[in-house]
Amino acid sequence: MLEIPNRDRKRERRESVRVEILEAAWTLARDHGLPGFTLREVARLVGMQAPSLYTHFDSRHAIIDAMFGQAWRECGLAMEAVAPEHPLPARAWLRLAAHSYFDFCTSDPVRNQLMNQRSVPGFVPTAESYAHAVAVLEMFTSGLATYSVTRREDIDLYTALIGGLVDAQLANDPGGDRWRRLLDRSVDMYADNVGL
Amino acid sequence: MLEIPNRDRKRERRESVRVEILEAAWTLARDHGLPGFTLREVARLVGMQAPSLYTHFDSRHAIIDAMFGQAWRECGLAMEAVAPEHPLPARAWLRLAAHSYFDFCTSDPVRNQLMNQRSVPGFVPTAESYAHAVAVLEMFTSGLATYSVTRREDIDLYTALIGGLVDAQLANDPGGDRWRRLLDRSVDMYADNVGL
DNA sequence: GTCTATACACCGATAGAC
DNA sequence: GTCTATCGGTGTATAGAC
Repeated sequence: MLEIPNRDRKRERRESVRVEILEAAWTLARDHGLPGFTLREVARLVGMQAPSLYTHFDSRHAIIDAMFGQAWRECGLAMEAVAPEHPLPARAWLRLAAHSYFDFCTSDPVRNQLMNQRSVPGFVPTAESYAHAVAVLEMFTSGLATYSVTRREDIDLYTALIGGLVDAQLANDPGGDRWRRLLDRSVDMYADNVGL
Repeated sequence: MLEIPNRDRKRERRESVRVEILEAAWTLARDHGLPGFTLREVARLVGMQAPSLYTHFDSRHAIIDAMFGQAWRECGLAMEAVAPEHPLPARAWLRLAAHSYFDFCTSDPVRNQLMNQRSVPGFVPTAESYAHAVAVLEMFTSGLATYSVTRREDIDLYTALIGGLVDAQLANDPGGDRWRRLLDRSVDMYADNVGL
């Protein structure tokens, strides 16, 4: 059969164009903010006319949705070291998880805005993209469960604590480490509270 | 002298128009999101043509800046009960401050987005508007100082903790109380950590 | 199938008449 | 101070060339 390889080539080509478009979108978003990047600029950056983008994405929201999914998927990869197959003492794991997530989020303010803040008015992630976000939360919950932290309030407190440090860092000291330096102390504070 | 009262009347009239414009902007922002409200809709709501708004505000950003200052000023008023002239035991004060701020922020998601997240790409608050935000932070720092909490790290941890709960509540359970119920516990956790 | 060309309705902002 | 007219820009969509 020759058809399958041909189809694959085509799919690959299409996929690479999609990736190219997304990279252009990220570049522009980092420069002009998330609501600031325009389809015409994205098209210009990849050497197309604006309407041609609609061949690869149904709408501007679809591009943003793909970026959302991509961001959370990469977050999951960045947190691979936190996966349950690496057994650690409780506080060491809490620290590792916190640092992995914190560093990933603060390394790209615009990406964090898309991931964690409802910053694009009409945008609601598709189920497929949202699944990647749920997967990351699942890494936290299953990791905590390893140390018998299973109550929802305990999990909620941990995510709010780390998320608060991320937001404070990005909002008040972007590029610095004023709140990053509070990570370990925050983890200990939390561990004391839940009795770890 | 008759001139002064006339001038005052004029100033009052102008000021009331400004307030009317801001109220319309808030109404639309709550409905369509912060980037969603348009000058044409604001104008229509106050019975003007869009360009006439430029008589009262220099730009769309200027309207947003006024909203920013207004929001933080109202936040300061809502936290009057936390002012240092009301002596309280340390943890009682921490709880009161946390609840006042939390309830104010979560009662209006769009307002919180404007206050605490860099959600409008080109927007940087003017010094005058930003001063109102600094004043609220000052209420926290001076309040904490009452209980000999003066180290910057301790203050930063407190603000990040409360802010994290606010953001988690708004992002994951808007209108609910899933993270609000963690406020008192969080305050105790913090108080334990700083030795109060 | 993929792209170019073009149109639409809307946006923030400005110029100038009254 | 408010208006009309208008500018260059936007996201979106369709028609039609190759």
